[in-house]
Amino acid sequence: MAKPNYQLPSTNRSLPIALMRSREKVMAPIREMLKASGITEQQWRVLRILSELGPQDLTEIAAKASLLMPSLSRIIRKLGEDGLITRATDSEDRRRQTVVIAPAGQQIIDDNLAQATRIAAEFQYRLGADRFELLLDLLAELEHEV
Amino acid sequence: MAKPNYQLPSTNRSLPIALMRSREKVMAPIREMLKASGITEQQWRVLRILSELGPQDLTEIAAKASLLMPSLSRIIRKLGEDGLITRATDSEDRRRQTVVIAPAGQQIIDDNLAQATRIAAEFQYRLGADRFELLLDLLAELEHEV
DNA sequence: TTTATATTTGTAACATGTTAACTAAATACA
DNA sequence: TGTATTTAGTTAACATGTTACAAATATAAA
Repeated sequence: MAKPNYQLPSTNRSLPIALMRSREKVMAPIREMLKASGITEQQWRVLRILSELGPQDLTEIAAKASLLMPSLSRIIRKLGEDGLITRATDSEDRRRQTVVIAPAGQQIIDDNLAQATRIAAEFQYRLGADRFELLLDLLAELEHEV
Repeated sequence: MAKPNYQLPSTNRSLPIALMRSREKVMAPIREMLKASGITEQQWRVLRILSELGPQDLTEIAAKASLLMPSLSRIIRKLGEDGLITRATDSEDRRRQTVVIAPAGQQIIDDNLAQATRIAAEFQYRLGADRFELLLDLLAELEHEV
């Protein structure tokens, strides 16, 4: 499986660290933008999913936002307290809670969508569309199960 | 700068989320391995840097490990309490603390280096050496300042 | 030298990441 | 039917991420 004489990459050429650094670079301007709305990057991600894909339960949101259930549980509670979402117990499966974005939450999405689009476009532009797609493909390959 | 008619990518083709997912996939086996040694992924990263690059101060470590100072400050305190590192105030600049890996810390590095190497090699093998290098290059490009 | 500024590190407060344990409800199945 | 298992979500505990601020020291400017 591993190649002979392979060495552990030095910390300055390490994939995990490169992934962290890149994510930080990409998200920093988004976080900066969201300050004005008083929400965090993760709360923004949850609101966007609800806005884009409609009402859904916590398990679905967690999968789409790549959040673990304990984190999401706290985030949903906070978003509810702040009036940005509402939730109701599913009538057929009473374990399940369906979450719906509230007008105040949709307003935050609307207020930030244009600038978020510009920020995302900036990174795509930086790499070029082809290399940007290539990057997403390479990242997706990392996720394949062995 | 941005292209006309560009739309904010849907949440399932989003670069930040792809970066998070990949990082999780890459680090999960490392975290699993480190359980036996009782340290976290970030503590491992700090120890590796100290082992590989020698004694240095907190600011240097933070830059190399991509950790913010408040996080690193807590991590260094914990590593000190656990006897994995020692630190001493710099004699010339008494603000500065030089951190040195302790024998118990070096032992953890030694115990895990072979398996960490195998895990890192597995991901390189999965993409192939060329595509792996390409991925690192693309990630590095994201970090360039505008 | 005295003051002002910059640098290094630390602390506080809140949010999220992570693992484990737990509750409640639904489902499988003997 | 009754029991075991699975699923959805929560809570707890600890570690880290993030921002803001404070303290100590060093350096530059007046």
